[in-house]
Amino acid sequence: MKLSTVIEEFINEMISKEDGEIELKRNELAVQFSCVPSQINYVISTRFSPERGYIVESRRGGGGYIRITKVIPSDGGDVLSLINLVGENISFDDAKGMIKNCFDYEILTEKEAKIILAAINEKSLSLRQPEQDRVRAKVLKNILINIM
Amino acid sequence: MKLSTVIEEFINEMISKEDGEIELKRNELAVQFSCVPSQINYVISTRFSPERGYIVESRRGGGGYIRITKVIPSDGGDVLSLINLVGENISFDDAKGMIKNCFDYEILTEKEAKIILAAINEKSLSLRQPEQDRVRAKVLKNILINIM
DNA sequence: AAAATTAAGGTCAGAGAAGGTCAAAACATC
DNA sequence: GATGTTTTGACCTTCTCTGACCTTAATTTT
Repeated sequence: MKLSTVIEEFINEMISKEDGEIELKRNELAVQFSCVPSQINYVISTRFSPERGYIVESRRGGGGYIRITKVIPSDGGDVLSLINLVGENISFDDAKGMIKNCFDYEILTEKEAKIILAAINEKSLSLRQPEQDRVRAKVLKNILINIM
Repeated sequence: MKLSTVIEEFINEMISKEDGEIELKRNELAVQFSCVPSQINYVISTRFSPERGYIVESRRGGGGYIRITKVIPSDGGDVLSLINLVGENISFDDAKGMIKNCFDYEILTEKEAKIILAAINEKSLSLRQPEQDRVRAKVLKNILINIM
């Protein structure tokens, strides 16, 4: 079996034991599996993405860590399939359509929808294309996974 | 846990016990936590900044002290003064402090705070510095303006 | 009253401790 | 052999901690 898969399964094991949320030390894990530290990043970014229902946070420096949280869908997975619709980049208009839908289906209040639209409009994401649509996709997916 | 975090929590504890305003002795604290005095400055400047809703005053010399006061965001639409605090750029940690403050004083619901944090964290705004802090400031200000 | 001493707190740069990024090389798959 | 996935390493950024040196205020000495 591939190392990445071994590490993935190890992390999965930890997550289920620890009830959905774990904290990793990147360097320790790398030593444990005799690989370079960046392999841990590879596993995390390919296997524990928002698309797959995970939130990942981290801190550098002394006392640094990587925290992985498995999100339990509160709505039967509707939001997760929404996240998977977003893709690598998304225009403001498309995103707006999605948010409007969420509002119509009462997944979001009016104020929540307003906040999200304010966060992802062209004025907020003052970046050139294709950068802007790329960041918008990340922001949107991140928001959605966090409200599941 | 890191020393800085321990000291931060100790100070937080004091602040809530003392009803929002405390006076510290820098050297005493340093002895208490067996660290150099300047570590206290480090904790204060990284954790109790104006962005996070604190005012810090101090006096040197005999009888010197450090006073930390937690600012209570004034009722209603004082979002404007928050916007001014944001400036042209803002770190995620500072922004997080601001949003937490808004939640504490019921300017934002938990879900609204979550959405905003998800929108402006490092994972969402996957850009290099100083670009990241600049875009974060724009996003945050835009959100605040839209919820006024 | 001026000078000296003592008692605070402030600043800043450097070292150390983590995690992040990116592209090239190696390996698989079709 | 072209394409996709995994592995690796060089280099980067961020966060924390420390110590040397500085500034200010109160107290004591002369």
